[in-house]
Amino acid sequence: MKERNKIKDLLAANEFDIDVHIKGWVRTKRGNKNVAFIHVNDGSTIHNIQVVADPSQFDEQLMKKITTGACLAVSGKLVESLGKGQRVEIQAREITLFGEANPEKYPLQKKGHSLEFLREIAHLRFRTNTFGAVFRIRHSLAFAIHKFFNDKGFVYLHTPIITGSDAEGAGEMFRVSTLDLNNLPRTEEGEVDFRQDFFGKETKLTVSGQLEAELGALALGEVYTFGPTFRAENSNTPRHLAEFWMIEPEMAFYDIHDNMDLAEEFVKYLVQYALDHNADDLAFLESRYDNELTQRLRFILEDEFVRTTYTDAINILQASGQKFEFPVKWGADLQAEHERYLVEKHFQKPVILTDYPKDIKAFYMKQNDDGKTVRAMDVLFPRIGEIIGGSQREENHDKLYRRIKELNIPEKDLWWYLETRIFGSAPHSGFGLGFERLVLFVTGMSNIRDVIPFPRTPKNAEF
RNA sequence: UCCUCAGUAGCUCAGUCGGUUAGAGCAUCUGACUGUUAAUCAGAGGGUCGCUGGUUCGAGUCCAGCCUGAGGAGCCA
Repeated sequence: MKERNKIKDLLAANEFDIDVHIKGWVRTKRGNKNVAFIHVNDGSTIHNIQVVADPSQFDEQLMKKITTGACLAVSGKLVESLGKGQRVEIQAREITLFGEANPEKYPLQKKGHSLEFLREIAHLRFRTNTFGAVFRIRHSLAFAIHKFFNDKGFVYLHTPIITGSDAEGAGEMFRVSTLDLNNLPRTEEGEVDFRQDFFGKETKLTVSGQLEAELGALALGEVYTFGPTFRAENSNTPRHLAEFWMIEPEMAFYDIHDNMDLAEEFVKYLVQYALDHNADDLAFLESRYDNELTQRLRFILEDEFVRTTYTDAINILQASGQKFEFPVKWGADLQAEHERYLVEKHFQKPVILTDYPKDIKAFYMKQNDDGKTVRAMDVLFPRIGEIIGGSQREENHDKLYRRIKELNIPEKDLWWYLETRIFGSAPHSGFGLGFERLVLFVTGMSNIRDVIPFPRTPKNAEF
């Protein structure tokens, strides 16, 4: 195969009059009978390279088929541009058409499209500037997550996607079964007989890998998961997906303060990584969708996050004189409007709230001595609210067991979890970060369906 | 799941009080133009007005149900 030059490299080149060979998709073609300008994108960068062709040197039918969306290869000479608007261009010597794109049917135009329309053609929306930028940034962040943890000696642990535990407690679950829905086996009591199902028991798609990650941390020291999770909630919002990716680090010997330190360092690292590696894409998104984007990203980096307790936050909100739609009351969870007031108005910095009432948090969080609160921590960001939720975990078997009983959680599903508190238990902590929420924040996009390639939402599993 | 709004050409939208042949911009096609930058200029084609039913002499327009989408809320990451 002839060596292919990436457009990203050619646009940065300082050497001219060299032979180059590109392959990519046509974004626009302009010109007249004397000269044609073809802008080509190969996905390596948001920028296109301009190919200049003399129509008299090429087959008329070929030139006619070079339309927006067509895929082609161009060999030619890289030169300094004769026109204004770009630094370099390619004088075409040879053009090979790989795939034409019937302009009467190809849905993407040179002009802008609504994000809603592009969602309906998710198989083609990668070919737009917006989605090219979003998915390059998504990749960068995914890579940076692995780099961050790897550099710190964390072990990447793959937790199961199919789970037999119904106790993760994070939401409605999707059922996994090979039973014939039209002819379900029944027990003598008339219940569905899951003993005849594939796994011999009822199974679901995971809503979190945390409990399994804890098992790993209590041997490997520091682990993290990064994988798909599923929620069968009927949530119809720009912030929820039925299938999304989550990062869940879990660390032995970390208390809640170590946990907060890690969380803060982690998100700052990721934001900095995107600023360092995706400047062009961020600049495009800023100009197109969100003119405060880089300002908001720097807002994350500039200051230490404010750390305060839930109880203090309630006092601040009550003393604020601000009118809220929902009342501020100790014991109730904070609403989006409350979180935004704290971050955007009161502190004007990212905020980490700790020590929430135990009744609004999960069973596994470490109980404080006051009997009312747990060692939870939520990291609150501007615009999107809670981006990270975590806690120190309850390592005392008896306290944990009592809480499980209080909440009527089926103990038989958690025997393995409880055993780690009997054999060599250790203080440990962890947190969860919804990957798409992070991508949403970093790209400045406003709908979570636009930061995952193929969104799964209620009533939508196309593609 | 609840509340609000929307659905008219490939896309983005206008369509007045229910009344003649449903419009515009962009896109597409044809032509013009010797370097264009979301090129420009001239012309042409393009419609099951989301679906089903109802009211009416007459429905894109009014009513009901449903479907789909968006925003907000709840649930949460």
